[in-house]
Amino acid sequence: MTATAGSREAATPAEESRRTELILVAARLFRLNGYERTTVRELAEAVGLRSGSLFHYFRNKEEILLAVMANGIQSVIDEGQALMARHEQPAERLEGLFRLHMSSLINGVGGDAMHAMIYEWRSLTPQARAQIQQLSTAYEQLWNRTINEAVAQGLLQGDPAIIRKHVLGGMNFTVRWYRPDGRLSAEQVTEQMLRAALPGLARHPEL
Amino acid sequence: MTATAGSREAATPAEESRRTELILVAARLFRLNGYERTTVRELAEAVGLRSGSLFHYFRNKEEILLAVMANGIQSVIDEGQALMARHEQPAERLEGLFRLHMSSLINGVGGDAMHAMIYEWRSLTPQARAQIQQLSTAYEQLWNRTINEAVAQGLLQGDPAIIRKHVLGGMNFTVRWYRPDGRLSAEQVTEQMLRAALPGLARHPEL
DNA sequence: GTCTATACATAGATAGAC
DNA sequence: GTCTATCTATGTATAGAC
Repeated sequence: MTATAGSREAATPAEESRRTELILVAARLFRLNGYERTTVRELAEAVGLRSGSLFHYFRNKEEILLAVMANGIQSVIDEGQALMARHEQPAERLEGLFRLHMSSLINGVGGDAMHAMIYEWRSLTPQARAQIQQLSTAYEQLWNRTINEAVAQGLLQGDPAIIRKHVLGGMNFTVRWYRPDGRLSAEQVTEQMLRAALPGLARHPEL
Repeated sequence: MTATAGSREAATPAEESRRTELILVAARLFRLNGYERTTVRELAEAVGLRSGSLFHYFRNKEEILLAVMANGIQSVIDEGQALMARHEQPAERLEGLFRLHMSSLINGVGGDAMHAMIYEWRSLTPQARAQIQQLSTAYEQLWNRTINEAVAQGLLQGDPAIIRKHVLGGMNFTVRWYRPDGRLSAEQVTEQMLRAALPGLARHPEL
């Protein structure tokens, strides 16, 4: 599913691709300068348009943020569901979800969207916030099921909800410090994060 | 040390207290609505002043944010250093730092400031950002020393820097979901977070 | 120290031509 | 679909009286 939040009726392929480009560029700018400080003029210029033309694609600025977020979270949900279908063992699911989440944070495009999810939710109106909340909840369900299974199996100990929050929170924080040219490669960071977050788990990089 | 970022020359006690009140109220508003969306008019009204009067206490809006952040982080540094002086064992230091950080996040006043630290750093000019970075680094040093000791003792395994980032990131995320009237009390949340973050550690609530 | 009044800049969004 | 031109609102910050 290509999440085009607030999906609209028929659109030409060219129009759709322009819209997609806008969403990706917006995500990058929001990450760089923050949503509130990014002006529609900057965004327009970044894609070679004048500010007025943006409003042919989006009703208002908030709708851009909403699209950025919905797009990003939806693609993680899709991949997460596929992974859950592929694997049945809690240990495999847990490690797989972990690696998926990390790669979506570290990868440029997905990372920009996740960054918006993490940092810009307060700029949404209550209605839009509820929409995103719904998607977030769908994603968290994957984690809930998996962590509950893992706790039931004795693979993890403690309150499942707190474990989920701590593990996801620890990962989400990577958007603040991870740099592709840092001391550790993306793979090394993922391995070490996995080790720090879920010490009891065997590790299978192929997941 | 009472961190009054960009400390100025002599100020009457009354003036100092007004300034402190402004910092605390600002922190609360920033948390509620975000820094960029909080107007100086709102802040002024919240303390019973007109917007123009704010600029008697702060040169500009950013200086308020800077004061909120510096104030918050400095008080955690102070407490952290005292704790490091009180305890010598890595296990005790680790658990103590953890509990201190959690309580500073969960406690209303400190939590507001930490929230700003986590969410509003992009609104600082590079100069101000460097100032806050310096304080953050001082705080992280406490964690670095402690985690290095713990790894050396075999209490923790893995890359110390990643462990630190994961543990702190997991805790910082609590500002997003913790509610005083939630399912778990502050104490229970802290215990469960400790368990999730540092499973190998014995727990001593008195620390 | 606080107020009133206001300058000044910049933002988001719209209208209508092409 | 994109542009130009512009409206309108709102923000930060200042000046000067009290």
